[in-house]
Amino acid sequence: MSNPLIRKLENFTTFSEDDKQALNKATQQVRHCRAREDIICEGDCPEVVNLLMEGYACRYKDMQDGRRQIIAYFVPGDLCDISVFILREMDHSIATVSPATVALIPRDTMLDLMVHHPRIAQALWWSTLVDEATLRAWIVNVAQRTAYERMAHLLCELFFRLRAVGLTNGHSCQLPVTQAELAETLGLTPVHVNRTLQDLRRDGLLELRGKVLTIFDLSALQRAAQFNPNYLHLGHDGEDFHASHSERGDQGNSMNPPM
Amino acid sequence: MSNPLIRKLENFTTFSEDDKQALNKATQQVRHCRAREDIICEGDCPEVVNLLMEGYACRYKDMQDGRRQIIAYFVPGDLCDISVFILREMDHSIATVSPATVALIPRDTMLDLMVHHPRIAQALWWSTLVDEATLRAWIVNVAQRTAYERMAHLLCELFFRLRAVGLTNGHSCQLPVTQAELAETLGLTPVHVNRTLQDLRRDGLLELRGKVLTIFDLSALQRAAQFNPNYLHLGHDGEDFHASHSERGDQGNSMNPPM
DNA sequence: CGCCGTGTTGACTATTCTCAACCCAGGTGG
DNA sequence: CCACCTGGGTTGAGAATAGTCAACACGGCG
Repeated sequence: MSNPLIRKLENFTTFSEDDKQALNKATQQVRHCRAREDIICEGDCPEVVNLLMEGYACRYKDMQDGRRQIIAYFVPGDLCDISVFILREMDHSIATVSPATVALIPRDTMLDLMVHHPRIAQALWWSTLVDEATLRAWIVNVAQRTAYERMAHLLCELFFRLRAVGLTNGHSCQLPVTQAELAETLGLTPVHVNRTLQDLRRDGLLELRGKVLTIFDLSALQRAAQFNPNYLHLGHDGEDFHASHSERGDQGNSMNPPM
Repeated sequence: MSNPLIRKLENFTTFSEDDKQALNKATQQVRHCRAREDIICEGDCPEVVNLLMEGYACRYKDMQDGRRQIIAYFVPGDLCDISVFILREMDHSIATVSPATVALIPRDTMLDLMVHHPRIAQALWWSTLVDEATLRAWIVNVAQRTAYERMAHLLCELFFRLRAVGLTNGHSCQLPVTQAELAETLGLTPVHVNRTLQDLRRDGLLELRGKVLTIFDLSALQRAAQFNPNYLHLGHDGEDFHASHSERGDQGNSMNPPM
């Protein structure tokens, strides 16, 4: 089984064998979580970085009245909280969605990786910036689109991201998410999520049942969602980057971490 | 007139005179823009970092059908696009809202700052992470709250941010934003924005006219908005951080930039 | 067997949108 | 100096998307 972090970051750049070994070594220590277990809570200031190896997790914010908004999904290969390097206190929480395996990367290991492996450091920056771009796409999604388009967009995104780490199977992928969770993600009610999924199914675009998502016609779904995958920056930007800026010469130790 | 960037970052940490001089020097070269002028467009890959010195700007995404979603506001002291260090191509655009003064910081100057002034580098990381936290808060806002609460939340946030750079005047601040722009920000129609502002005014919470926002009762407004300012991380996290982690000893050259 | 979590359906409600008209202030040109 | 034009703000009436509440179906599991 290949390391999903490496797999993910290779969508941006190409690693040396040495880089890969370092990443593999850093992700040895793992922890197994049940479904719906909190990994970090609002207010915490954890000392390790959590990397999702298997399963699904999410970032969420609780509101006073008990409602919850899911702000991001994590799929294998995603780092949950690089921000702990700087911000004193978490302003949101992170929890598993399905049973999951999480690698715990100690802060110092992380620092080491970034100092001695500039290409890794650069790739981690890339992944942070992609996360930010994804947040922007989500704002557009909930603010501008109808329930039908929103759902289509979310499922497109998840499918693309899973595919980027090799976790799709033809037109299908695992998606162990309840309709209630989709509702908390899209700012809809569970009832309306249910009806929206029925509409998508009726239109022959997709099916979501038994924790499996099947997309019958991806390009039709993209069209329905107005989905433009550019914000995922899956185009191996890193390679081009090296090519066009390789004269700069200061890559050696310049991608160092925040502290 | 003090440098708004310094003023902003001092909400996180304390600079030496040397740090401040470097920042002042880096922000010498400025450019004046009219209202509603694009600074960077989707697809560009600019070679300078834009820092807003005076006026208001925003980040936005265009949709196929001509709708536009505003994703962030920039107030004086905000850096528009540190991400240009890594991502090949902008996946959104940036434009002024009012007439504005923008400092152009060349990439190399930025690198220099980060390499030779670790406290600045750390503060820039902080500002990036706060931007990300703000995106999360916006997702919650558009996904979960009513028009009334949404508007209250946005205006609370802007007031807090302006206050943090000394741009409020008692209960008031400049806010040269049209109702149509507020609509594009909150995912509402201009008509509904108009009615919502009337409701807020009728309830004695605030007034927005002639490009001036006046908040009559800030804590009532916060309550109405369920506004929790923790995501702005204005609590001088940097100081605490130094205190609690000062033994680490690797701060000297560890906050280096992405390339 | 019965319970609980999840998904499904129906009927009714409400927040928000759409469209269209109108007002007002400021700037421009005749 | 006035007429006009334009951008922004305001109002009304009707439509639509999404929410609420309540009931029921289904399957897994203790």
